[in-house]
Amino acid sequence: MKDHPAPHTSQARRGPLQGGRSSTSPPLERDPIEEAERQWRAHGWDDAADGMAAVTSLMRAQAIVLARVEEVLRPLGLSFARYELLVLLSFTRRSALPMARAGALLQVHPASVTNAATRLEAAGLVVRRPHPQDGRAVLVELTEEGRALAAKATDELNAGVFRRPGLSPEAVRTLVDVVRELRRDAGDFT
Amino acid sequence: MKDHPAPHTSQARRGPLQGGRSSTSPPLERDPIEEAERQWRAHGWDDAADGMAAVTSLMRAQAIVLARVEEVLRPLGLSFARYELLVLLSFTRRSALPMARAGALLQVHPASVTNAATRLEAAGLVVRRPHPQDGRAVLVELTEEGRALAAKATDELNAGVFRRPGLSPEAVRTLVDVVRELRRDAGDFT
DNA sequence: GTAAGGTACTTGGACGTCCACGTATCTCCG
DNA sequence: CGGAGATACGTGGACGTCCAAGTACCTTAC
Repeated sequence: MKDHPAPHTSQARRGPLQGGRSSTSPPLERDPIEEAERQWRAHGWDDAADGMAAVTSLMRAQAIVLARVEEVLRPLGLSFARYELLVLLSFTRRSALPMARAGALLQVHPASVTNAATRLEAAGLVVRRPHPQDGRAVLVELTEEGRALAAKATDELNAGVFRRPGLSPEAVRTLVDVVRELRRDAGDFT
Repeated sequence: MKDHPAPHTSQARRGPLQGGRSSTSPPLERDPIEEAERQWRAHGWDDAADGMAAVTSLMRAQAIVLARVEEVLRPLGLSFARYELLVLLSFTRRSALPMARAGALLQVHPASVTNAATRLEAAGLVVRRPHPQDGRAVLVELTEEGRALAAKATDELNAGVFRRPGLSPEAVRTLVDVVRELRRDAGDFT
């Protein structure tokens, strides 16, 4: 579980938004990614500099937002991975899905679903049930506690992160659109 | 180490780019993130839907590009984390940095630097040396093999990923700019 | 000059992600 | 209708990330 130090809840933020710095190190004088880009160009790799910056930016951006999300979820005893599974189930008619289906929708490895389901089950938030038709499959099913916690977690995430993602609304839309292109291109969906 | 299945080298790609799908699951009919957004709006959380989509998009985008990068690095016996440390050192005058400094520049936890340095050292790519002035500090220093491998890895990453990040040049610039805003806001740099 | 506090690093542990295997079950074809 | 191949899960292992705690060393203040 990724994490970060700032011991404030999602409510108490200074300025517009800040939570998400790795470790306790103070801000750098210069943007390290811009610095890397400079190096790339200095070495004559101009045509790869932007791509390098994009890849590195994505890595860091993910770390930042994940830290913010986990900060909100930690008090609830959830991680983002487990929250995602919980919410996915809550959006389902029968509040249940075969493991494989969940993995496909969450776009993670089957083993990651097993991991999340095991921990959620230990917490009493889901139950595993044999699939009535397919003897190979296992259904993960939301419990009442699971549904309640998913709702609570969503409320807090909406309030603490999703409503103020640290970017202008236009930037947010742009980001989503650009990444959608990338995801489609990667074969995530048709 | 994140990973993915497609057993092609960075050279052999079909179409513009594809490598990066998690697991072996076929593409979904519908974009799962768009689907989640729909759900958010259906539940009345319209003001949080975009933020949710942005966060989820970043998670997935990171997984996709990381998988592509690691695919290229795996044959070299490197992970992206270790590669980053290697390259950082190669950009340094003395080819060496205190661990803490490296952690600050890479924006990761000190323990992550220890981890990477240990593995790189075991591979003979770096050496650890006591800091001449500061008895607490440890210098990570690039070896000749480390420098050579960093160069080779960079060549392959440039060719296999950075020059064709799977996005239009404009989209790449946009992405980097948007994320820079996010990073600055998060306190990564001043 | 010495004690208190801060900094640097390592270690151990919790999680998440993936892969590789092994097992059970389903499907489909000869 | 029976065997081959595909599919669904679980387990064990490798890595990366973080936190928390412990040790050593530097710095600052009294």
